[in-house]
Amino acid sequence: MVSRRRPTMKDVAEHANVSISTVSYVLNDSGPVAAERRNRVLDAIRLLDYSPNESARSLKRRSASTVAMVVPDLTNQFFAMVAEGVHRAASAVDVLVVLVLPDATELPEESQAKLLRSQRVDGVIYLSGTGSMPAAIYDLARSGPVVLVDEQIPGRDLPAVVCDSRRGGREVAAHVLAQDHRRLAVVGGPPALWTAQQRLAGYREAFAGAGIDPDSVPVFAGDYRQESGYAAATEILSRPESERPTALLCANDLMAIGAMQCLRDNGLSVPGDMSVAGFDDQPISSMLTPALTSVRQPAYDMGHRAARVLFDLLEGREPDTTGPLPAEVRIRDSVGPPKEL
Amino acid sequence: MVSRRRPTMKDVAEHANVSISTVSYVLNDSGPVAAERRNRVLDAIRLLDYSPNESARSLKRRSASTVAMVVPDLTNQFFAMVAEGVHRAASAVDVLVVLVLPDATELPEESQAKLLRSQRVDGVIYLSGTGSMPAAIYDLARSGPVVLVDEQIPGRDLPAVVCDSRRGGREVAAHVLAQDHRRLAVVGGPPALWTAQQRLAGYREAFAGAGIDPDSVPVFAGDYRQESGYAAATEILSRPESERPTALLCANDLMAIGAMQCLRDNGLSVPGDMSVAGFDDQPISSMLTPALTSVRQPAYDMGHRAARVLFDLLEGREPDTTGPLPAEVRIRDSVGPPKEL
DNA sequence: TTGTATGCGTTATCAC
DNA sequence: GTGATAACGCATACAA
Repeated sequence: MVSRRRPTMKDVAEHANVSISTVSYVLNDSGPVAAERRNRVLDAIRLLDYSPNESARSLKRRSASTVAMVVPDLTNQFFAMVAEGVHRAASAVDVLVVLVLPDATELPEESQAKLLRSQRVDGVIYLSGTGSMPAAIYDLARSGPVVLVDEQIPGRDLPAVVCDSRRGGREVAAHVLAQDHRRLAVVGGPPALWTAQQRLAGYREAFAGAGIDPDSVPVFAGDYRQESGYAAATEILSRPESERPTALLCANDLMAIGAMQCLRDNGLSVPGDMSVAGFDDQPISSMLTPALTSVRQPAYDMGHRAARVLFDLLEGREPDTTGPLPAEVRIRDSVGPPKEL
Repeated sequence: MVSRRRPTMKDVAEHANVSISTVSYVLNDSGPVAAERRNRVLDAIRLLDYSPNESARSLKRRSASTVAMVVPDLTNQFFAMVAEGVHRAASAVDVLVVLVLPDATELPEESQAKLLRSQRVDGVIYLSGTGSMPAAIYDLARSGPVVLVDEQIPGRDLPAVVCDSRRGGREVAAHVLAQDHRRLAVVGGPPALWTAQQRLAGYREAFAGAGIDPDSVPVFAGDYRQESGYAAATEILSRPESERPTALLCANDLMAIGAMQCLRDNGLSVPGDMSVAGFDDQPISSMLTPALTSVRQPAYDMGHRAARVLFDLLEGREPDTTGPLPAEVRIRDSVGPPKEL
C-alpha cells in the first residue's frame, strides 16, 4: 500500500480544466456553474476518488461538525441506548460523535473543556448519570454549548432533556401500593443526583396519596450500583421479619438486581416473600427471573432529542423545548401481593 | 454568552512579545527557547485561556488524531466493553474516538470509507460482530489502516485482534461432556462469521475427543440474536422427549438466554431438564437464574489491544502481533448432569 | 458565469 | 536562539 497523496481540489480542477473555485462551487452549491462544466467536475471527482479534506473545511468554516458525548459507562444499557439516539440524530445531519468516557487519570471536566476549546468538537452532550458532577459543568458550558441528558442543575438553567421521573416514580409506587403493600422501603440513588431526587419525590407522592406518611418509609442510600442494592437488602434482612418491608422500591434496575440477588442468597423468593421494583427498564431486566417490574425511560428518544437541541443551539435556532418525555411503568413479575395476605 | 473569538497563536505571541514561531516552539518543544521567554509565553497562554486549534493542526500535520470505531450495536455489552478498551487506549495518547454505528439509511462501508478518505479519522477499528461484512472491508482498508476485532477474513490478512474462540468452544463443550451428557445440540451463529465458525469448530473437537461423532450432533443455525435462540429451542422441543438433547451449546449468550426463556415457557427447568451453555459471558449472564455457564472473552483487552495495533500501524511501527487472547470458561449453574442419571 | 487572490491557525524551513 | 514566511486544502469576496 504505497499510500499516494490524496487528491485535492486543485487536482480536480486541473483534471476538469476549470478553476479551483468552480470545483468549490459544485461541491457546495455555493455558486452558479454551467451544466457542462459541472459534469466535468463531477467526473473528475469520481475519477480521482476525491473527497474534501475535512480538516481544511473545519478550519475555514470554524466548525468541526463534530460533537462530544460524555457518558459515565457504556456497559449500562441505558447509556448505550441514549448514545445510539445521539448517534442517529447526528449522522442524519452528517455530524460526527466522539465518545468521551471518564478517564480515571485526569479531572474529567478539564479534559472535556480542553476538547471544546480546541474546536475539535462544537458542542457537548452530557450524561452525568452516576457520579456527582457539580458546578464544573457550568464552567464547561462557558466554552461552548452543552446539553444535559437525564439531569438538571437546579438554579442554573442549562438546556436539558429529561423524562418525567417523578411521575414514573409515583406510578410504580402506586402500582406496588395497589397490591396492598403497607410496609415499604426505598433504596434510593445518590442524593445529589437529580434523577434520584425526582424518583424519590415521586415515591413519596404516591405514599401520601395512599395515606402513608412518606417520612415513615425508610430510605436506604444507594449509589445506583448493584452492590449497593445488595447491601441495602442485607441491611433490611438483618431486621426481624415482622418489621421488614414487604416491598422494595429501588431507584434503578441495577440496585434492584442486587437486592434480588441478596434475597435469593438468603433463601427468600421474589415476589413471594418480598416484592421488588426497579427503575430504568434495562433490556436485561425483562430477562430476569422473575422479570423485573420497572419504569421505562425512552433512552433512545432522549438521546435523539438532546442531539437535536444541541444542533439547534449550534445553528442559532430556538431549541425545541417541549416538556419532559414520558416514563412508563412496565408491570412484570417481581411485584406481587404481600406475604401476609 | 457573547462567544468572543477564541485566541490564536498570534494573540499569544503579541501578549508575550515574541514571534509566532516561538509560541509554536514552546507548544511542541520543537525548538530551543530561552527560559525567560518560555515563561512569558506560558503565562500568556494561561492568561488568554488559549488552546490550539486542532483543525489547523490536523491540516498541517495531515493527521486528525482521531480514529473511528465501528460497532454493530452498543447495547450489546460485549461491544460496549470493547469500545471502552479502545477508548482508554486512545485517550492515553490523546486520540479521539468517533463512534460509527450502522445506519440503516445507507451502505455502511461506503460512509465509513468516505470518513476515512475525508481525513477526519486516521484509521478504523472494525467490529463486525454480527452481520455479514464481506470483502467490502477490504475496500475500506485501501483508504487507510483498518484493524478487525473478534473477526478474521480468511485469505486476506488484515490485522486483527481476536481471542481463542476455538479453544473456548472446545473447553465449554468439554465441561458439558464432563457432566456425562451424550446427546447434545448446538445453536450456532451466522455461518459466515469467523467467530461462529471457530466456536463450532471448538465444540466439534471436544465431541471428537469424547468419542462422539461430531457430525451426529445437530446444529441449529442462529443469528446471534435472542429470538433465534428461542426459535431453535422451540424446534428442539417439538421432538419427542426421548430424542431431545440433554444439553444445548449456544454460540453466544443472547441465544442461550432466548433458549432458556423458551424452556421456561414450556415448563422445563434449567439445568434440571436441560443444560444450557453460552458464549461471551456478558455481564448480565451472571445475573440470570440460573446463572449462565459461558465463555469469557477479554472484551476490554481486545479493544485496548486493537487500538494499540492501529496506532502502531499509523506511526509506521511494527504492530504487536502476539497471538490470540485467552477465552476462559466460566462455570455457573446452567449446566448440570443430564436428567436420566 | 468564472477565475484570482486572500485568509483560516499551525507547523516547519530557513535565514538572521 | 529567534523570527519572517511559505505551505496545508478549502471557501469566498471581488474582479473579470
